[in-house]
Amino acid sequence: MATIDDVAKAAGVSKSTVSNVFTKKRPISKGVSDKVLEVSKQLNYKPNYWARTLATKETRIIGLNMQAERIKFSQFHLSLVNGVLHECYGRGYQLLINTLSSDYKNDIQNQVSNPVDGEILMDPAVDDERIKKELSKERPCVVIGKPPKHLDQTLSYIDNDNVGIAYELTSHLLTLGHEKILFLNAAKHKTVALDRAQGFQTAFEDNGKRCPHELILNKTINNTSIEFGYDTAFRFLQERNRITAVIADTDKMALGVYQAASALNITIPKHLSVFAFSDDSVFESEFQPRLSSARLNAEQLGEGAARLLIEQIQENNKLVKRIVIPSEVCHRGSTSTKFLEG
Amino acid sequence: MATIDDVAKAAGVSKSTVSNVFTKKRPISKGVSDKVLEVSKQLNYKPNYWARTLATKETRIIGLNMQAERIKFSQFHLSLVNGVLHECYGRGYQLLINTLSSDYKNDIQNQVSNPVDGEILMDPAVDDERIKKELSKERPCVVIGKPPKHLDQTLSYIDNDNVGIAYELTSHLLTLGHEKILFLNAAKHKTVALDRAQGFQTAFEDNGKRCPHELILNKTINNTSIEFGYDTAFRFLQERNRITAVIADTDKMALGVYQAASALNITIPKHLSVFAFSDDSVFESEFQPRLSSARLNAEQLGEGAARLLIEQIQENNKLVKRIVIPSEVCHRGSTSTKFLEG
DNA sequence: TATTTTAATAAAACCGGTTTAAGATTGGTA
DNA sequence: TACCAATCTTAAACCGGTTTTATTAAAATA
Repeated sequence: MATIDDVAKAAGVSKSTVSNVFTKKRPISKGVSDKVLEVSKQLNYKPNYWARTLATKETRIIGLNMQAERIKFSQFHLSLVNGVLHECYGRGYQLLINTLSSDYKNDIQNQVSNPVDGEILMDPAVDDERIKKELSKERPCVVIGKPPKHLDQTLSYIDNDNVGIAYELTSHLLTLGHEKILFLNAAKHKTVALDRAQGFQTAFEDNGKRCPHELILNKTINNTSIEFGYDTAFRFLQERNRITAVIADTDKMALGVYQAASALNITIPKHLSVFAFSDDSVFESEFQPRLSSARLNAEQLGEGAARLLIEQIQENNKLVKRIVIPSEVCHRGSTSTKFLEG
Repeated sequence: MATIDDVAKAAGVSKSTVSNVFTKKRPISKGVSDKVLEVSKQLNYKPNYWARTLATKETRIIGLNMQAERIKFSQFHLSLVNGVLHECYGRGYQLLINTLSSDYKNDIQNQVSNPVDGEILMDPAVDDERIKKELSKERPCVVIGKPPKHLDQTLSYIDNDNVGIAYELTSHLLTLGHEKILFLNAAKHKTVALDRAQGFQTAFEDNGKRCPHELILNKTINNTSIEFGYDTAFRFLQERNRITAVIADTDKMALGVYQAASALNITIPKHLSVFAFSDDSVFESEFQPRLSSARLNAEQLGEGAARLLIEQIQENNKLVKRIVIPSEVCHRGSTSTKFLEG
């Protein structure tokens, strides 16, 4: 590729003149400018992205840091990406998706600063290493989900009202007569798990009932969501005084529950009601009957996060903002009133 | 952020020693190396990505260039991204998604070289500007879909057997007794449209029938897929000797067809059979009855493209490869034998 | 006409790394 | 002891832009 020096030489002007023709930071006379552009075209010259970045310290790229089970993203994550991209398009930013393993990143040879103007962090944990790292540099950062409590005042974030949703789902099930409700929650170290557990608990208390803490189970890292859903549901469905309803953290988890129910010849929703936190699901076809769920509006989460981040980058606006994305409960076929034996 | 000079000074060594500690390109004695690493940690130093890239000319980022209707990506595209990401993860690459408008990119101030080691191009057109640009730089490039004919020997690509799929769908409909089959094809300038039209035509000919060229319609740019599906189907369903089957380019288009049929009180599949080229659809819930389709396996397309590209980057392997991803026809509820009046 | 402004261009410094070529130390060998 | 090779370190050049400062020519002012 031709460099700025080649162009300068060929056009008989200095480097800085060529630079100014492209960046328009200083006026260049029409004659000279045209000449430079013509030569550039002939030599197929374009300013080198990284050289420019090194000098200006601006990449016009934002980063999205997300982790996935076995590196296959769920519909929730993909919808979210869609939202982020939509916002990027309108504002002239590109999106860098970073899914590199920490093994890779910890190798000394791969230790480098991040090549972005700012980053979106997903699925924050109670004591999140990534957030600490982000804060130690002074690069803009937006969280999707709720940051650890002590950073609530420090970081902008966008989230669903997870306490509220869990409350609503639980209340609804209680109204339908269910009491033995299994809550398959997110992993313990994720902040979202805390919020949802609280909504679950408060719903019981507000209905004058004891919250069955022993029925709140957190996903473990060793299993996939489907496995965790299957194994746990299977176990609790075999008990004598068995559960009559399940709230699952994701649709994949709910799929495991469906499979467990099927294996035990338990009919949904007649003998078991199932709710999930979910976006529209890709494997909807595998849910028979269709899954009732709280729609989390991932796309809006993504759009909002991108908007927040880019504003922060451009306006150098350190104002901390919090946004709550509404979510609707969709009653489909997997929930019904508690079945009364006999 | 601390720079390499800061670290060198603080550790009492030269720049190049610090550099070699991180890059491991030359041996540095344990004592010195430890000292440098310790100082780096204290100063929170990491090599600057852009500066390193400028010197090494390697970014370890691959690009994905895709366009979407109103910048909302379909399930097909998102699944594809999933595949690309999966492959990136294993190979230590990050993914840069570029959806910038050509307006933006054509602005002189935004004219820059691409900051990636190689690029994946989607949805090639018969006379594709992007491909020309890619080839004029000598950066590795892989196409998803079929490149223009004259570049068939020049570019690696990965594609479905679109001729074959179209043939199969059409033959199946012919077997069911349909003859007036509306083919809602991709936009005329896309190479995929040519392949599918050919499969459609050959199926008719092999069955000893004339191919109804007047029933092949290409999507126009002015409309969204849903609108195009709706408008066109609506028009053809009102004719006297009306169509009895439709093959749609995407599931969104098929959704438009469903809506047109519904508006005209035409029952699917009794009075109208519908097939689509599709991945699993997000709005499956909106299809009643469920949509029969050819599954294009977008995820595999994405994985394969990324693998191909990264191999090309790393091995500097100029060997042109062509990969065909198989696709299966999924018979669901939207197709049936032609309804005989009376 | 002499003096100041203004506009356009150029020269040089800089961004923060890597790489090349040269230099210093050490240990081993003749 | 002198010489060589091996090992480690460094100074300087380089990657390809932007930005600051300097210079020149033309226009405006006194």
